[in-house]
Amino acid sequence: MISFDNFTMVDGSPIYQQIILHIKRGVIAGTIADGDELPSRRVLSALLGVNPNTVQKAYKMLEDEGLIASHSGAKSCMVLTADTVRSIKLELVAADARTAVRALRQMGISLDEAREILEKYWEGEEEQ
Amino acid sequence: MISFDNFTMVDGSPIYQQIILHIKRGVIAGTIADGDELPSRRVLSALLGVNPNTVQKAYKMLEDEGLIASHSGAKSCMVLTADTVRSIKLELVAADARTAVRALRQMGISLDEAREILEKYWEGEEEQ
DNA sequence: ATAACTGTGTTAGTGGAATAATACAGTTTC
DNA sequence: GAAACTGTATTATTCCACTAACACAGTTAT
Repeated sequence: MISFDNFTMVDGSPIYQQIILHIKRGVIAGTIADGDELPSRRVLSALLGVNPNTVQKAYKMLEDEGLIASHSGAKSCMVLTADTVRSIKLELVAADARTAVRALRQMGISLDEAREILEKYWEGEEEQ
Repeated sequence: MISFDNFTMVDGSPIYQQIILHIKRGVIAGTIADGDELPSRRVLSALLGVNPNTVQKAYKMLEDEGLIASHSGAKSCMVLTADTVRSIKLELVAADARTAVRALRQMGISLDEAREILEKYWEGEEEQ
């Protein structure tokens, strides 16, 4: 069963997107694998304290991407191939890196400074 | 006069916030300095193709932060001290770095990988 | 078979963002 | 001083993302 223990909600971005991101990042990290069962819509919504439809929306979008298989009545589960994982990783890393690099460059920060910042905050986020 | 030439609108976040970010990043980069005049609400809204009220909202929030001085009838201009710039820089860099680092760590990426990614995308965003 | 689960679909409410149309007052420029 | 700019304020409206509440149908376990 996929875990949502270290899931921390942030305001500013939609909850359903945070759920999607949490799952995709788990896939990339290898903590979520092919065939793994997902918590049901109702169970997860109760766990996160949100409406079942919010979870449904996240699961539906993942299903539309082909990452989840849902059969009415039975639990949903992950559908992952090596190729899928690879492309998800590329997609997410690219998005995050591009956003951060663009911001830093717009602030006139040099590559050397950026390296220092990276290392500084890498340690700062140690407690995960 | 503050330039908005390399301003590129993104959907996903409110326009008024993008305007605020553009200005703050310019301040950090040093391309926007104390006393610099801002384009009027009407001019900028025409330039960006948005409603004057959207620009007004951005300017108003910057004024509430004390970064802009507005006198009825005259053009608004930047109000910046060394301390202000320093604190803005800390605030923005911290936010961006924290977000990126947290994402990379959740994907199980190592610090070495992160360094490579940084350098790769640093070159990729060269054209600014 | 029945209870308790599962997924799915429909409908409705809420809030924020963006747009729009004005109006008024101060300043700059000539 | 007159014209053309500037900032400020008000009000209403539209639109959509997000969330919520509920009903319905299939599956599983006992």
